[in-house]
Amino acid sequence: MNIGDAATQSGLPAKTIRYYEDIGLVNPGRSTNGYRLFSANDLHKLAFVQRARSLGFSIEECRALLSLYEDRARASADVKVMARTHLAQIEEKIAGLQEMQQTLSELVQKCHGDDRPDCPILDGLAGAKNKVLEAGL
Amino acid sequence: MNIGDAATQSGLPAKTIRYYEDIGLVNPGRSTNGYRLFSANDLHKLAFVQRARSLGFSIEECRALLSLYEDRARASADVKVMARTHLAQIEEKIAGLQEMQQTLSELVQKCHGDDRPDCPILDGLAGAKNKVLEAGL
DNA sequence: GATTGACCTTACCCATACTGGAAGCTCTAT
DNA sequence: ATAGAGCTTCCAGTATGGGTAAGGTCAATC
Repeated sequence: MNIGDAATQSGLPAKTIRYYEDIGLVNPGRSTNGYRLFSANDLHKLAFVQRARSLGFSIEECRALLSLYEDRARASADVKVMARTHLAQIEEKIAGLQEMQQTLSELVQKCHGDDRPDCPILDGLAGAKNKVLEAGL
Repeated sequence: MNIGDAATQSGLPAKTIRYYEDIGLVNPGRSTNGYRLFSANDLHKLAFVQRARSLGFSIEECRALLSLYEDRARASADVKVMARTHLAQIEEKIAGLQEMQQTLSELVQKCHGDDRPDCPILDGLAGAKNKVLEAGL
């Protein structure tokens, strides 16, 4: 199968697939005309990576997950550790974003938002002694 | 004031301040020896950007906010629109991360996590018909 | 047989927002 | 005079691709 079909079936852009080959995530064969040839296994790996990426795993994490995926003798504990670690990172990100959301929505609420220039949002960013200062730490 | 002190007082690394000058966010003067000279106003702008960045505003958003900050005739409505737009982006990100968190924690929960190789997490990533498939859409 | 359009190839620059390092100049203190 | 800290510029790299160009190949049609 050529790269176009591999792209369609894996849900990844062809460009991304070429990139994944570049960095060694997949190793499709080549036909005599130089076109990449994707086997069913290549396709599985691409789809696997697509799903892992959609769950926020980094490329390097995907690489590690792929090698566990292909290791018949893996311990599921190893996978679980990776997943839990990643889950913790996601939760940290969420917490950080929620702090931003909290601070910013307070500022937005305070701003009357008309054509006058005085603006609590800008004041907050400028460093008035308020929530932003605390959130910035 | 030299860049080192500006860094300390703004909470930004010197390297980052140089970058901000490069891209035109700040314009410190220069002393005869070529060192950057930061005025109180430069410092305010740096601190402003530091806080805006800590709230997740992009550099270009910071640039726009800075120009509103320095525009005595601004309408607070313009600031509010930017803040609300950004807030919506933050909320989208949070929602996306929460979906990941949900899916991943379900997978983690299903995985016994011992030294046996069978692993629902890998199965999920490999495309077993389960939550991951739906989350991937 | 020739042409057309879709598909494939590599290679390069672009984006975000910095971060690190190298080579070299300046200042301060001893 | 010398050492060390601080400053300068420039180059390269990070992660994850997107966009575009210049060109080779394939399948179908005229």
